[in-house]
Amino acid sequence: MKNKDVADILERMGTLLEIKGEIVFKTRAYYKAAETIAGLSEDIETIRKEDRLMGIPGIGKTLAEKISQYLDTGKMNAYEELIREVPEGLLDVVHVPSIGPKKAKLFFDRLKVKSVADLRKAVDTGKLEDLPGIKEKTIDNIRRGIKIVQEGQERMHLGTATEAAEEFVAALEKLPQVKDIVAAGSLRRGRETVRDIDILVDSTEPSKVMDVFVHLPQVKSINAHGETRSSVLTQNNVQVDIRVVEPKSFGAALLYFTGSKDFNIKLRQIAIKKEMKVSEYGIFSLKGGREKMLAGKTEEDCFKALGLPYIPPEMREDFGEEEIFGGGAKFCAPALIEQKDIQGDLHVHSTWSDGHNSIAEMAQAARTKGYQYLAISDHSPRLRVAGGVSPEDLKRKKKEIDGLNAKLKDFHILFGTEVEIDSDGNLDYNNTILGEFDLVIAAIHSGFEQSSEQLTKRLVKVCQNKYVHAIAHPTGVHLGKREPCHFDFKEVCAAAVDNNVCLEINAFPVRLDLNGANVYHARKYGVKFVIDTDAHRADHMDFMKFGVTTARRGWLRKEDVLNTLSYNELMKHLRK
DNA sequence: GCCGTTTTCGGCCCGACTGTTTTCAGTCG
Repeated sequence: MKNKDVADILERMGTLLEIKGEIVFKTRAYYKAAETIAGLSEDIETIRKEDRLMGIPGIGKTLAEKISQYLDTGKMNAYEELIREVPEGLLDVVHVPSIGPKKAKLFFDRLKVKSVADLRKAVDTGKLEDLPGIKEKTIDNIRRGIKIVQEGQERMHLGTATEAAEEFVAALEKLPQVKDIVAAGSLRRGRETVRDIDILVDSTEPSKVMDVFVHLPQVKSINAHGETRSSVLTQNNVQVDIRVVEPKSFGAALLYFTGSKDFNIKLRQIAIKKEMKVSEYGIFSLKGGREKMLAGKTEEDCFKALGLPYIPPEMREDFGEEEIFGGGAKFCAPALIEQKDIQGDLHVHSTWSDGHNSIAEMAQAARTKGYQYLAISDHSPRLRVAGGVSPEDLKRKKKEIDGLNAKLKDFHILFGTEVEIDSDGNLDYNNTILGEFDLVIAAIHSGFEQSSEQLTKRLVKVCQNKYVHAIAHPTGVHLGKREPCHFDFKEVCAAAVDNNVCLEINAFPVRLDLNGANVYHARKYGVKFVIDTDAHRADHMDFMKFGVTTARRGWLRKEDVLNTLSYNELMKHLRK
């Protein structure tokens, strides 16, 4: 898969063209193409082979030729030419907060600044002071920006972001001036990782809210402090933006502040066609040259005014755009799965392998969540570091579960396993043992570096194993640490469907594997899913909400997910 | 550079905040 490489080079070209001073619409075309390609589920090389590049929205003749050249030769002449004019190091310079293409160009033209290091030197030696339009405050901002870049402002896991946002919300919602408050942005859409936190407040006294916000104890520095909009950096270097609007605009602002950016642009384009305008203040009619507010109080009103059904935040992503806005027929939003639909967790660990809590403790925690069942799916022996359960110990573990089940009236513990898949696609327990389990979840923990062909073969073989019910965290991604491994996603999905094997949505925040985009595509191939927390402690079972959010991002309904079944239905399915 | 439910030319989303300016350009989301 070269999709990411192609997307990267187009994105870089967009930025370089911007620095060069190209018209904004041209640079935008490059960005748009980059984003579309990054979001494709299909291999761009396949598309190129079948001569379908120009079928991709936003790719015309020129870009198709450039992409083809890159795929064929590994180089793109246009890019090589561009970096002779505009040094590649300026790509880092424009990523310094408060510096955009114009300042980057100014510094390059006048001071030969070609990198962040050059920029820093220019700041330290006072060279910036002689430039037009640059004064003390700008230089201060640049100095701070360089520091932020160098400390590395990385994306947070959804879990970390949720926690940080909840702190701010809790601190502000107590104010009498705050009528309503919501953490919006990519956090509300449930993205797997989040760069900054956007908080929206409904209030008629914005300045008071702003004042309190910028002076909260977790705030380290203030980026901006305006009448209705402010931005701060926390002690942990998390950027938090806040926006205050009046009640009549709260829905429109929520829509705007939740994004995605692309989704908002789409809405605005639809509005233009209908002689309407969308802004964070509302939906307006422009008919007859007069501006008239049509909606704004709630998101529902806004969608309605635009002639659209309500689109839940998790669905406001580019990978579903075509379906929502593309079709001729009116789009009908699916009834997405909700957390209350989940009847149990099928992948948790106990002290029998590397979990912190006993089976009884895990079961108790699951019961208080209102679940009907819990599968204790400990590791198999091959995963040494996790203390995989030996065949001898399995007998004792089974006995313990049977004993607990005999005492439990309204709850069921399933005898499960997370069994290792070896490098050839064989499982770590023999068939006799596998047949004993209520539930078999197969997982890869090593050999991620295999070729796509090998990995595909391996996973297809696992699907064909008649004892396997599900594949855990299929891509092996560790957010911010390990890239997802590459295999033929379509082929593995097809094997899963053919053999009635579920793919897991692992709700553990560093995994969220499959992710929303994977789920969206897998569902189209007909895949069924399990949503599990992979809990290694009782409180990890709270992560289920992130798994459900991810499922919603993939447009899943209740019936797409196995662990929404009642205990009896589930057992009937497992004994297939 | 892309694209077409008025278009093969002339459009391409909208607004706040900052810093430097006496009216606005640049940056950001």
